[in-house]
Amino acid sequence: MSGEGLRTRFGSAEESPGLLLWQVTNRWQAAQRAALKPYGLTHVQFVLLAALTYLAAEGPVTQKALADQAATDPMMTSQVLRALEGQGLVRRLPHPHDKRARALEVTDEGRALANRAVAAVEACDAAFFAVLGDQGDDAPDGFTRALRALAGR
Amino acid sequence: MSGEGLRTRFGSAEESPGLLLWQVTNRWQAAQRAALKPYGLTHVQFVLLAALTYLAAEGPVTQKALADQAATDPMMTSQVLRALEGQGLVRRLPHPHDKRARALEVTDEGRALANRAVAAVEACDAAFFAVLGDQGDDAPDGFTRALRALAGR
DNA sequence: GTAAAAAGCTAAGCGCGCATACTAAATGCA
DNA sequence: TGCATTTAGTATGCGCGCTTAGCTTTTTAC
Repeated sequence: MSGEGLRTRFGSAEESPGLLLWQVTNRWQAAQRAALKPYGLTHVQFVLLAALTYLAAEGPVTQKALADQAATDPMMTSQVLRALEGQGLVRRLPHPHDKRARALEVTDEGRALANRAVAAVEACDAAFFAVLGDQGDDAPDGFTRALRALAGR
Repeated sequence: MSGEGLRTRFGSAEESPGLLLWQVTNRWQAAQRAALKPYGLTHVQFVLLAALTYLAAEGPVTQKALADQAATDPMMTSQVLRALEGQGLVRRLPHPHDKRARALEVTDEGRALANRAVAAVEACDAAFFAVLGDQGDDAPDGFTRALRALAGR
């Protein structure tokens, strides 16, 4: 009788790659939340702090440049950075050449926290993706290659 | 100089499967939103309406059973179902045997809308995952198999 | 040189995902 | 029967992802 209500390509209505992608990401985000909880960071806060720590050695970083690097929404980026600033992890200085923009810096505490948190996150990721039979070498596996294609990178 | 700020396993800091997963899902959700906009449904509203349409032929469906099927949060499920009820797509009747529970039904409009929307969503999905070289046969490809493993199904 | 277009950022609001806490009904067990 | 435990559902609150709107400053076009 199940086929009567809904006409779909998928027998069990739960084999669509899109639906699976959504459910897997929800699981992954829950794991990230748990791993980051001891550090007082949310997932997006960690991503932006880590990306900024990575970029900041090159010189002044604008919020737009950071948002592009992390593929985050510029609005979100602005809001989260103000939260990080409030926690003393980040500085938002006036940009030397462009009076519209901000020049972002990581404080010493921010850099130290990013380095501690990144270890926890990578351990969390390794456990999460272990079921795929991760071989641990440098070559990206098929799953990662597929994700990169879908991400447009 | 980039390596000075952050110690990470990943060279470009953007090759982690977790980060890619997150970014891909954000893209997919944006595509879903756009595809569902003409039907006045959000992504979760569509998922629950479609899942209920699929299940409702079997008999009375409780909110918990629907949430389990769709892998959605029970709170979200409750809230979204009330919105769908307000739009006349769903009925939330008292359960015949369990006075705590609700017996969910899809209205004729709800079923018709679900069937129209599912076609749009499947077309959207097909376009989104086309870069993976979808062969279109019944056997799940490697990407879908990996997702099912990560989803715990 | 001035006007138009674009860029960087902020404010406000909606839907989602989740955590915590609560009511009421059903179930298990002695 | 009496009572503790479990279960279905709701209320509240926070952070995220996005949209719309608006401000200021910079760049471009004429």
